[in-house]
Amino acid sequence: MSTKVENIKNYLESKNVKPTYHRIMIMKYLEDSKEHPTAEKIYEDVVKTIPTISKTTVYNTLKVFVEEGIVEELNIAGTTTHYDLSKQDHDHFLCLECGRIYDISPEESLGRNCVDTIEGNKVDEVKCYYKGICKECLEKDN
Amino acid sequence: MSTKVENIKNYLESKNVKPTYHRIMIMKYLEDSKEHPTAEKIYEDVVKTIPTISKTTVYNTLKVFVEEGIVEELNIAGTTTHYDLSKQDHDHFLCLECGRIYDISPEESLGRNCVDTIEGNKVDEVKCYYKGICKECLEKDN
DNA sequence: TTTTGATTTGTAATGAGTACAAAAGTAGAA
DNA sequence: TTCTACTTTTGTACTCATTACAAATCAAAA
Ligand SMILES: [Mn+2]
Ligand SMILES: [Mn+2]
Ligand SMILES: [Zn+2]
Ligand SMILES: [Zn+2]
Repeated sequence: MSTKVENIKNYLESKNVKPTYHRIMIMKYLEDSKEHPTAEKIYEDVVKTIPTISKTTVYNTLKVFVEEGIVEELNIAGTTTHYDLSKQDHDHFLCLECGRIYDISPEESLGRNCVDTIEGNKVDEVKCYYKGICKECLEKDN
Repeated sequence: MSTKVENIKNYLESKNVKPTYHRIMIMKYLEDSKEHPTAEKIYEDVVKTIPTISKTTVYNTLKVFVEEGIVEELNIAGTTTHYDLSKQDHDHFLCLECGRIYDISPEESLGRNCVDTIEGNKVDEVKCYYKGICKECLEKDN
Protein backbone atom coordinates (compact mmCIF):
# COMPACT_ATOMS: atom_id res chain seq x y z
CA MET A 1 0.00 0.00 0.00
CA SER A 2 0.85 3.65 0.30
CA THR A 3 3.44 2.91 2.94
CA LYS A 4 5.18 0.62 0.51
CA VAL A 5 5.32 3.22 -2.25
CA GLU A 6 6.74 5.63 0.31
CA ASN A 7 9.39 3.06 1.24
CA ILE A 8 10.31 2.47 -2.38
CA LYS A 9 10.54 6.18 -2.93
CA ASN A 10 12.97 6.58 -0.06
CA TYR A 11 14.94 3.56 -1.14
CA LEU A 12 15.37 4.82 -4.71
CA GLU A 13 16.39 8.23 -3.42
CA SER A 14 18.96 6.60 -1.16
CA LYS A 15 20.37 4.96 -4.26
CA ASN A 16 20.51 8.24 -6.19
CA VAL A 17 17.69 7.29 -8.51
CA LYS A 18 14.99 9.89 -9.00
CA PRO A 19 11.80 8.16 -7.89
CA THR A 20 9.49 8.72 -10.83
CA TYR A 21 6.09 7.08 -11.02
CA HIS A 22 7.29 4.59 -13.63
CA ARG A 23 10.35 3.61 -11.68
CA ILE A 24 8.37 3.19 -8.48
CA MET A 25 5.84 0.97 -10.21
CA ILE A 26 8.52 -1.19 -11.79
CA MET A 27 10.29 -1.47 -8.45
CA LYS A 28 7.04 -2.41 -6.77
CA TYR A 29 6.41 -5.03 -9.42
CA LEU A 30 9.84 -6.56 -8.82
CA GLU A 31 9.30 -6.60 -5.07
CA ASP A 32 5.97 -8.36 -5.42
CA SER A 33 7.29 -10.82 -7.98
CA LYS A 34 8.31 -14.21 -6.63
CA GLU A 35 9.65 -15.13 -10.04
CA HIS A 36 12.56 -13.70 -11.97
CA PRO A 37 10.80 -11.85 -14.75
CA THR A 38 12.17 -10.85 -18.12
CA ALA A 39 11.90 -7.28 -19.37
CA GLU A 40 9.10 -8.42 -21.63
CA LYS A 41 7.16 -9.95 -18.73
CA ILE A 42 7.63 -6.83 -16.62
CA TYR A 43 6.32 -4.74 -19.47
CA GLU A 44 3.32 -6.99 -20.06
CA ASP A 45 2.28 -6.72 -16.44
CA VAL A 46 3.17 -3.12 -15.67
CA VAL A 47 1.42 -1.88 -18.80
CA LYS A 48 -1.83 -3.03 -17.21
CA THR A 49 -1.31 -0.42 -14.51
CA ILE A 50 0.31 2.23 -16.70
CA PRO A 51 -1.22 1.75 -20.15
CA THR A 52 1.00 4.41 -21.71
CA ILE A 53 4.34 3.02 -20.55
CA SER A 54 6.72 2.00 -23.29
CA LYS A 55 8.92 -1.03 -23.43
CA THR A 56 11.92 1.24 -23.81
CA THR A 57 11.15 2.76 -20.43
CA VAL A 58 11.19 -0.70 -18.89
CA TYR A 59 14.59 -1.35 -20.42
CA ASN A 60 15.86 2.11 -19.44
CA THR A 61 14.67 1.68 -15.88
CA LEU A 62 16.17 -1.77 -15.51
CA LYS A 63 19.45 -0.44 -16.84
CA VAL A 64 19.46 2.32 -14.22
CA PHE A 65 18.58 -0.15 -11.50
CA VAL A 66 21.40 -2.47 -12.53
CA GLU A 67 23.88 0.40 -12.64
CA GLU A 68 22.92 1.46 -9.13
CA GLY A 69 23.10 -2.08 -7.81
CA ILE A 70 19.38 -2.25 -7.10
CA VAL A 71 18.74 -5.08 -9.50
CA GLU A 72 20.84 -7.94 -10.79
CA GLU A 73 20.77 -9.61 -14.18
CA LEU A 74 20.49 -13.37 -14.51
CA ASN A 75 21.79 -14.97 -17.67
CA ILE A 76 20.92 -18.49 -16.67
CA ALA A 77 18.52 -19.13 -19.53
CA GLY A 78 20.85 -18.23 -22.38
CA THR A 79 18.37 -16.47 -24.60
CA THR A 80 16.87 -13.83 -22.37
CA THR A 81 17.94 -11.83 -19.37
CA HIS A 82 15.95 -12.26 -16.19
CA TYR A 83 15.91 -9.70 -13.40
CA ASP A 84 16.15 -10.10 -9.65
CA LEU A 85 16.25 -7.64 -6.79
CA SER A 86 19.74 -7.52 -5.29
CA LYS A 87 18.91 -8.49 -1.78
CA GLN A 88 20.85 -11.22 -0.10
CA ASP A 89 23.28 -12.99 -2.41
CA HIS A 90 22.01 -16.32 -3.63
CA ASP A 91 22.35 -18.82 -6.45
CA HIS A 92 19.68 -19.86 -8.94
CA PHE A 93 18.24 -23.09 -10.28
CA LEU A 94 16.64 -23.35 -13.72
CA CYS A 95 14.21 -26.18 -14.35
CA LEU A 96 14.77 -27.49 -17.85
CA GLU A 97 11.25 -28.90 -17.90
CA CYS A 98 9.01 -26.08 -16.69
CA GLY A 99 11.41 -23.19 -17.22
CA ARG A 100 10.98 -21.75 -13.75
CA ILE A 101 13.92 -20.16 -11.99
CA TYR A 102 14.19 -20.92 -8.28
CA ASP A 103 16.15 -19.19 -5.56
CA ILE A 104 18.71 -21.25 -3.72
CA SER A 105 18.96 -20.27 -0.08
CA PRO A 106 22.12 -18.31 0.74
CA GLU A 107 23.32 -21.09 3.03
CA GLU A 108 23.23 -23.62 0.20
CA SER A 109 24.64 -21.20 -2.36
CA LEU A 110 28.12 -21.97 -3.67
CA GLY A 111 28.62 -18.38 -4.78
CA ARG A 112 28.56 -17.38 -1.16
CA ASN A 113 32.01 -18.90 -0.67
CA CYS A 114 32.86 -15.73 -2.44
CA VAL A 115 36.46 -14.90 -3.13
CA ASP A 116 37.64 -11.44 -4.03
CA THR A 117 40.59 -12.73 -6.01
CA ILE A 118 40.93 -15.89 -8.04
CA GLU A 119 44.15 -16.91 -9.74
CA GLY A 120 45.34 -13.32 -9.71
CA ASN A 121 42.14 -11.88 -11.16
CA LYS A 122 40.08 -9.36 -9.20
CA VAL A 123 36.58 -10.72 -8.72
CA ASP A 124 33.70 -8.24 -8.60
CA GLU A 125 30.86 -10.70 -8.91
CA VAL A 126 30.19 -14.43 -8.84
CA LYS A 127 27.21 -16.15 -10.39
CA CYS A 128 26.36 -19.78 -9.84
CA TYR A 129 23.66 -21.36 -11.93
CA TYR A 130 22.24 -24.86 -11.55
CA LYS A 131 20.15 -26.56 -14.20
CA GLY A 132 18.09 -29.72 -13.99
CA ILE A 133 14.60 -30.86 -13.04
CA CYS A 134 12.84 -29.10 -10.20
CA LYS A 135 11.24 -30.80 -7.22
CA GLU A 136 7.73 -30.15 -8.48
CA CYS A 137 8.39 -31.56 -11.93
CA LEU A 138 10.09 -34.61 -10.42
CA GLU A 139 6.98 -35.35 -8.37
CA LYS A 140 4.62 -34.69 -11.27
CA ASP A 141 6.61 -37.05 -13.50
CA ASN A 142 5.90 -39.98 -11.20
CA MET B 1 48.34 -33.42 -38.11
CA SER B 2 46.80 -36.47 -39.69
CA THR B 3 46.98 -38.37 -36.43
CA LYS B 4 44.92 -35.68 -34.83
CA VAL B 5 42.23 -35.78 -37.48
CA GLU B 6 42.16 -39.54 -37.05
CA ASN B 7 41.71 -39.09 -33.30
CA ILE B 8 38.92 -36.58 -33.75
CA LYS B 9 37.21 -38.91 -36.17
CA ASN B 10 37.26 -41.73 -33.68
CA TYR B 11 36.17 -39.48 -30.89
CA LEU B 12 33.16 -38.17 -32.81
CA GLU B 13 32.18 -41.69 -33.79
CA SER B 14 32.40 -42.76 -30.15
CA LYS B 15 29.93 -39.98 -29.41
CA ASN B 16 27.54 -41.07 -32.15
CA VAL B 17 28.30 -38.10 -34.35
CA LYS B 18 29.01 -38.85 -37.98
CA PRO B 19 32.50 -37.43 -38.55
CA THR B 20 32.01 -35.26 -41.61
CA TYR B 21 34.76 -33.01 -42.90
CA HIS B 22 33.04 -29.91 -41.58
CA ARG B 23 32.50 -31.35 -38.16
CA ILE B 24 36.07 -32.57 -37.92
CA MET B 25 37.41 -29.16 -38.89
CA ILE B 26 35.22 -27.37 -36.37
CA MET B 27 36.25 -29.86 -33.69
CA LYS B 28 39.89 -29.34 -34.59
CA TYR B 29 39.44 -25.60 -34.39
CA LEU B 30 37.94 -25.89 -30.93
CA GLU B 31 40.75 -28.14 -29.75
CA ASP B 32 43.38 -25.72 -30.98
CA SER B 33 41.60 -22.70 -29.56
CA LYS B 34 42.80 -21.48 -26.20
CA GLU B 35 39.97 -19.01 -26.08
CA HIS B 36 36.26 -19.58 -25.82
CA PRO B 37 35.10 -18.57 -29.26
CA THR B 38 31.64 -17.50 -30.35
CA ALA B 39 29.89 -19.14 -33.30
CA GLU B 40 30.74 -16.06 -35.32
CA LYS B 41 34.45 -16.32 -34.47
CA ILE B 42 34.51 -20.01 -35.30
CA TYR B 43 32.89 -19.28 -38.64
CA GLU B 44 35.30 -16.45 -39.43
CA ASP B 45 38.29 -18.69 -38.85
CA VAL B 46 37.02 -21.98 -40.25
CA VAL B 47 35.81 -20.34 -43.45
CA LYS B 48 39.47 -19.61 -44.22
CA THR B 49 40.04 -23.37 -44.44
CA ILE B 50 36.65 -24.28 -45.92
CA PRO B 51 35.61 -21.27 -48.01
CA THR B 52 32.23 -22.77 -48.84
CA ILE B 53 31.11 -23.48 -45.32
CA SER B 54 28.00 -21.65 -44.18
CA LYS B 55 27.36 -20.05 -40.85
CA THR B 56 24.32 -22.23 -40.44
CA THR B 57 26.55 -25.30 -40.57
CA VAL B 58 28.62 -23.89 -37.75
CA TYR B 59 25.48 -23.39 -35.69
CA ASN B 60 24.14 -26.83 -36.63
CA THR B 61 27.40 -28.49 -35.74
CA LEU B 62 27.71 -26.73 -32.41
CA LYS B 63 24.16 -27.75 -31.62
CA VAL B 64 24.95 -31.40 -32.32
CA PHE B 65 28.13 -31.16 -30.25
CA VAL B 66 26.25 -29.67 -27.33
CA GLU B 67 23.55 -32.34 -27.54
CA GLU B 68 26.16 -35.07 -27.46
CA GLY B 69 28.02 -33.48 -24.56
CA ILE B 70 31.09 -32.76 -26.65
CA VAL B 71 30.87 -29.03 -26.23
CA GLU B 72 29.49 -26.80 -23.54
CA GLU B 73 27.85 -23.41 -23.88
CA LEU B 74 29.01 -20.47 -21.80
CA ASN B 75 26.53 -17.69 -21.19
CA ILE B 76 28.87 -15.62 -19.11
CA ALA B 77 28.87 -12.62 -21.42
CA GLY B 78 25.13 -12.06 -21.62
CA THR B 79 24.86 -11.16 -25.25
CA THR B 80 26.55 -14.01 -27.05
CA THR B 81 27.14 -17.67 -26.41
CA HIS B 82 30.72 -18.84 -26.17
CA TYR B 83 31.77 -22.43 -26.73
CA ASP B 84 34.16 -24.65 -24.83
CA LEU B 85 35.18 -28.29 -25.18
CA SER B 86 33.71 -30.34 -22.36
CA LYS B 87 36.90 -31.70 -20.94
CA GLN B 88 37.54 -31.41 -17.26
CA ASP B 89 34.86 -29.41 -15.49
CA HIS B 90 35.95 -25.90 -14.63
CA ASP B 91 34.64 -22.42 -13.91
CA HIS B 92 35.20 -19.28 -15.98
CA PHE B 93 36.28 -15.72 -15.38
CA LEU B 94 35.22 -12.83 -17.62
CA CYS B 95 37.35 -9.71 -17.65
CA LEU B 96 35.08 -6.70 -17.84
CA GLU B 97 37.94 -4.62 -19.26
CA CYS B 98 39.42 -6.72 -22.06
CA GLY B 99 36.52 -9.12 -22.56
CA ARG B 100 38.65 -12.25 -22.38
CA ILE B 101 37.28 -15.38 -20.77
CA TYR B 102 39.74 -17.32 -18.64
CA ASP B 103 39.63 -20.88 -17.39
CA ILE B 104 39.69 -21.39 -13.66
CA SER B 105 41.60 -24.50 -12.68
CA PRO B 106 39.35 -27.35 -11.54
CA GLU B 107 40.86 -27.22 -8.07
CA GLU B 108 39.88 -23.58 -7.62
CA SER B 109 36.48 -24.03 -9.25
CA LEU B 110 33.46 -23.69 -6.98
CA GLY B 111 31.32 -25.66 -9.36
CA ARG B 112 33.34 -28.74 -8.50
CA ASN B 113 31.76 -28.92 -5.08
CA CYS B 114 29.14 -30.33 -7.31
CA VAL B 115 25.93 -31.56 -5.83
CA ASP B 116 23.49 -33.79 -7.65
CA THR B 117 20.54 -32.52 -5.68
CA ILE B 118 19.90 -29.10 -4.23
CA GLU B 119 16.87 -28.28 -2.13
CA GLY B 120 15.00 -31.18 -3.66
CA ASN B 121 15.82 -30.28 -7.24
CA LYS B 122 17.78 -32.68 -9.44
CA VAL B 123 20.93 -30.97 -10.67
CA ASP B 124 22.25 -31.91 -14.10
CA GLU B 125 24.74 -29.11 -14.50
CA VAL B 126 26.36 -26.33 -12.51
CA LYS B 127 27.90 -23.21 -13.98
CA CYS B 128 29.96 -20.75 -11.99
CA TYR B 129 30.93 -17.48 -13.58
CA TYR B 130 33.23 -14.84 -12.13
CA LYS B 131 33.46 -11.31 -13.44
CA GLY B 132 35.99 -8.61 -12.70
CA ILE B 133 39.37 -7.38 -13.88
CA CYS B 134 41.90 -9.91 -15.04
CA LYS B 135 45.48 -10.17 -13.84
CA GLU B 136 46.90 -8.77 -17.05
CA CYS B 137 44.61 -5.75 -17.08
CA LEU B 138 45.35 -5.09 -13.41
CA GLU B 139 49.07 -4.97 -14.18
CA LYS B 140 48.62 -2.87 -17.29
CA ASP B 141 46.50 -0.36 -15.36
CA ASN B 142 49.40 0.44 -13.00
C1' DT C 1 22.99 -46.95 -60.65
C1' DT C 2 19.14 -45.93 -57.91
C1' DT C 3 17.31 -44.89 -53.64
C1' DT C 4 17.12 -43.07 -49.22
C1' DG C 5 18.44 -40.47 -45.52
C1' DA C 6 21.63 -37.20 -43.54
C1' DT C 7 24.13 -32.98 -44.11
C1' DT C 8 24.89 -28.55 -45.92
C1' DT C 9 23.59 -24.23 -47.85
C1' DG C 10 21.33 -19.67 -48.57
C1' DT C 11 17.88 -16.88 -47.36
C1' DA C 12 14.25 -15.23 -44.72
C1' DA C 13 12.43 -14.62 -40.28
C1' DT C 14 12.52 -14.06 -35.22
C1' DG C 15 13.26 -11.78 -31.05
C1' DA C 16 15.93 -9.41 -27.50
C1' DG C 17 17.93 -5.40 -26.90
C1' DT C 18 19.77 -0.63 -28.37
C1' DA C 19 20.09 4.00 -30.75
C1' DC C 20 18.15 8.04 -31.41
C1' DA C 21 15.51 12.07 -31.73
C1' DA C 22 11.17 14.13 -30.62
C1' DA C 23 7.79 14.92 -26.96
C1' DA C 24 6.56 15.43 -22.31
C1' DG C 25 7.50 16.29 -17.67
C1' DT C 26 10.02 18.65 -13.64
C1' DA C 27 11.95 22.05 -11.01
C1' DG C 28 14.35 26.09 -10.19
C1' DA C 29 15.41 31.07 -11.62
C1' DA C 30 13.72 35.36 -12.85
C1' DT D 1 3.67 33.06 -13.38
C1' DT D 2 6.71 32.40 -17.26
C1' DC D 3 11.11 31.03 -18.90
C1' DT D 4 14.72 27.87 -19.12
C1' DA D 5 17.52 23.87 -18.61
C1' DC D 6 17.58 19.30 -17.64
C1' DT D 7 15.70 14.64 -17.14
C1' DT D 8 12.58 11.17 -18.37
C1' DT D 9 9.62 8.95 -21.50
C1' DT D 10 8.08 7.53 -25.93
C1' DG D 11 7.93 5.55 -30.65
C1' DT D 12 10.33 3.97 -34.26
C1' DA D 13 14.01 2.23 -36.64
C1' DC D 14 17.81 -0.55 -36.30
C1' DT D 15 21.31 -4.16 -34.91
C1' DC D 16 22.76 -8.59 -34.22
C1' DA D 17 22.66 -13.45 -32.58
C1' DT D 18 20.22 -17.25 -33.56
C1' DT D 19 16.62 -20.17 -35.79
C1' DA D 20 13.37 -21.89 -39.46
C1' DC D 21 12.96 -23.77 -43.61
C1' DA D 22 13.27 -25.63 -48.07
C1' DA D 23 16.29 -26.64 -51.81
C1' DA D 24 20.68 -28.62 -53.06
C1' DT D 25 24.30 -31.72 -52.20
C1' DC D 26 26.47 -35.70 -50.34
C1' DA D 27 27.14 -40.54 -48.71
C1' DA D 28 26.33 -45.06 -48.33
C1' DA D 29 23.68 -49.04 -48.89
C1' DA D 30 20.90 -51.95 -51.93
MN1 LIG E 1 16.68 -14.76 -6.99
MN1 LIG F 1 36.98 -23.23 -20.45
ZN1 LIG G 1 10.09 -27.75 -13.14
ZN1 LIG H 1 41.49 -8.15 -18.88
